[in-house]
Formats: sequence, C-alpha cells, structure tokens
Amino acid sequence: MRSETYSRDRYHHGNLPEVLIDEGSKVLAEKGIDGFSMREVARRAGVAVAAPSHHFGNAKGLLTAIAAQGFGKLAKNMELAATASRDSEDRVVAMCQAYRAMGMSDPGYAAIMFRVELVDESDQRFQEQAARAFGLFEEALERAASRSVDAAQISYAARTLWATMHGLVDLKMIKDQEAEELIRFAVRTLLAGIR
Amino acid sequence: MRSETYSRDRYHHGNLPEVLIDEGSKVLAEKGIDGFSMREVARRAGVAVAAPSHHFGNAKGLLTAIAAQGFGKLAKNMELAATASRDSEDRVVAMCQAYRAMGMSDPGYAAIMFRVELVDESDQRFQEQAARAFGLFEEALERAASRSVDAAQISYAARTLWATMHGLVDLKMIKDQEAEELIRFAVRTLLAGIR
DNA sequence: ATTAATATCTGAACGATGATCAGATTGAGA
DNA sequence: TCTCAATCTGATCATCGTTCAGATATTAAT
Repeated sequence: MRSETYSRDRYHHGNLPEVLIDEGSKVLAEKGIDGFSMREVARRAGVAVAAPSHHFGNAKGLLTAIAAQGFGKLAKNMELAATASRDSEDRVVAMCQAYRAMGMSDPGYAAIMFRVELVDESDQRFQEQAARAFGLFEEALERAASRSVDAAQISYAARTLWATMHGLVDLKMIKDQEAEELIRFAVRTLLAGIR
Repeated sequence: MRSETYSRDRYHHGNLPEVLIDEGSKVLAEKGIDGFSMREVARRAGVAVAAPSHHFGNAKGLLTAIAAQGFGKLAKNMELAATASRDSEDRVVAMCQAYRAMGMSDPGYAAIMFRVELVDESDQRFQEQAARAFGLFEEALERAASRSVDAAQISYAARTLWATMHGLVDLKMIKDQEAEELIRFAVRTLLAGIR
C-alpha cells in the first residue's frame, strides 16, 4: 500500500502528461486556484518537481491544457443536454444549464477556463476546444431564431447570451432554486428581442 | 532627487494605507495581477515589507481595499455617464459604456474587482461600494422599463444585463468599433423582452 | 510637562513556490 | 547492439507571503 497516487518504480512514467492533467484538475477541484501549484501536482503524480516543466513548459502551460480539456467536457455536456429536447428554445436553455452545471459542480475547471491571465489563449488546442463549445452554442441559437434574422443579429445574440451565462456563473448570480427560471428569462427575452 | 516614490525619512509614514492602495492599483495597471506583490507595493511606498500587513492583514486585504475603491470609481463613472442623456434607454446604455470603459481602460481594477478568489467578499466597504454600483444600474433599468413590468422581472433583467456586461468585458468580446452597437443591442433586446 | 499606553513601522526569519540546468536513465530506431 | 533523442532527477536560485520581537513615534492620561 503506497500513499502516493502513482507509482514511481519506473524512471520513465509512461504517460505523465495525462496524469498531470488529471491530478492538476483534482487539485483545482479540491483547493481551488489558490491551492494549485506545480509542486503539488508533481507530488501527487509521484514525480520530481521539475518533471512537469518538460511537458508543459510552465504552470500556465499545464493550466492551459487543463482548461482545454474543460472546454472539451463543456462541449460534450452541451451536446448531450441539447439532445434531450426537441424544441429549439428548450435546447438553448438546456445548453445554458449545462454551462451553469459545469461552472457550479466543477469549480476546478470553471476557475481557470475563462481566466485570461492564467491561461495561454494562443494555444492551439485551447482555441479549438473553446471555439467548439461556443460554436455549438451559436448554432443552437441560430436554429431557435426565426429565419428572417440576419447573421449579424445572430452573432450579436450568441455573444450576448454566452457573455450573460458567463457573467451569471462567474458572479454567482444564479441561485439554485431560480436557475431554470432566470436562464429561461435570459434566453426568451433575447430571442424575443431579435425576432 | 530621490528614486523612491515616497520619502522614508520619517519612521511613521503618515498615511500609509492610502498610499498602499494607490501604489497597489498602479502596480496592477502596469503589470497586472501576475506582477502584483505585497513586496513590490511596499517597495514603491518606500516601506518595510511587513508594513502593509499591519494595515490590511494580508494580500487579499489590500486587494479588497483596491477593489472597493474600484467599485466606487465605477459608480461615479456610471452616475456621470447617465447624466449625459435624457432618454432612459440611452442612460442604461451610457452606464454600460462606463462599465466597459472601466474594464478596458483600467485593467488594473477590472483584474480584481470581480475575482472572488482574490478578494474578501465579506468585507463591509467592498460590499457597500459594489452594491452601490449595482444599485445605480438596477435603478436606471427600472426607469427604462414600462410601468407594467413587475419587480421580479426587473430584478431578473438587472442581473441579466449586469452579467452580460461583465461577460462581454471579462471575455473581451467587445471590439472597439462595434462596442456602441453591441451594447445597444443587448440593452434593447432585454428591454423589448420584458415590455 | 512627564509618563504611560497605543499605534505604527522595521528587520530578520521561515516555509513554499516557479523556473532553470547539468546530468542520470530509459526507450526507439539504425 | 549501438546511438541518440526523449524523459526524468536533484540541486539551486530568486522571489513571495507571513510572522514576530523589538524599535520608534503618537496620543492620552496624569
């Protein structure tokens, strides 16, 4: 019985990058960004303090990789949530709920995914995953809007609603009991506004 | 000619707390939250590293004080912006613009004012200033809405728009040339939605 | 005016962190 | 099998936040 999470009997770990991402997101979930450190992650992975740098360059690199994974999860959750409804407005609401759920239940990811100063936004994989999540969102909104709405309006609406959800979650403005109602309010007023 | 910003000839500084807040916000503006440190602020104030702790407890305490001052500035800017217009919708837009202007031109404040993990939200002065800014916002929105809209709707709308502005600024989703248009879009659709 | 109490600041220390670098170890391809 | 690149270690460095005893100044009380 070893107290460390991962064995250290081999000099070469095998799949250190993945393990570091996993352990890193666990640390974030448990202690938040304040309790996060490269050394802590290295400890949990049972590896020397300098090892992570070889794969991710620096702390920002690891956080960026975790954030990219987070956006991948968000996209998946949003897709899943959307399939539950047939009504196009309901689908947008469901996606917003997925966004909220991730921000609330997975505080580790939420704490860094949108933190410009913590993440390297120029990272390709990060951009891909973030764009994928936002793309799903935009698409769903486009379907919920009437056909007569032009592209510029749709773009405005998508960005506005995305920003709204981000704000509501980031500022913790959604109380659990009224989440459904408040989100639906935001979606409905926006759709009503562009129709 | 002294290189230090403040003299150190007196053992007792006189108004250290204010100076620390000033220097702290300057550091934030220049180097962002990454470059911010108690030691750096102490250096600029020409004071021992331990001095700030006596007034603000810890780093979070100083950041909280700076953030509170930031909300005070924001409230002032919003009030000022609102007086420029007579139309109630225009006033809401002007307030949003003030919000945005602060987020963009004063990145030092924006970097911490809404960062839960950096700030002590239970701090009284912080709460007061933040509530004041939001209160102005809520009030302006209430005036812009028609009289038939009930209080719950107004509350939803205020929170939604505040969140939207926060999201747009935080995620840097507003490009300069379309700022006016996008903000007006957000305000107008929201008002249209609740009318 | 003198003294006591309080507020303010110093200087040195401690533990922890991110980053760097030479060198050890391993695995993959010639 | 041998070579070379990839991977990881261990030690080091500068910096950071915080703490604490003690020095200095201000205020209040006598």
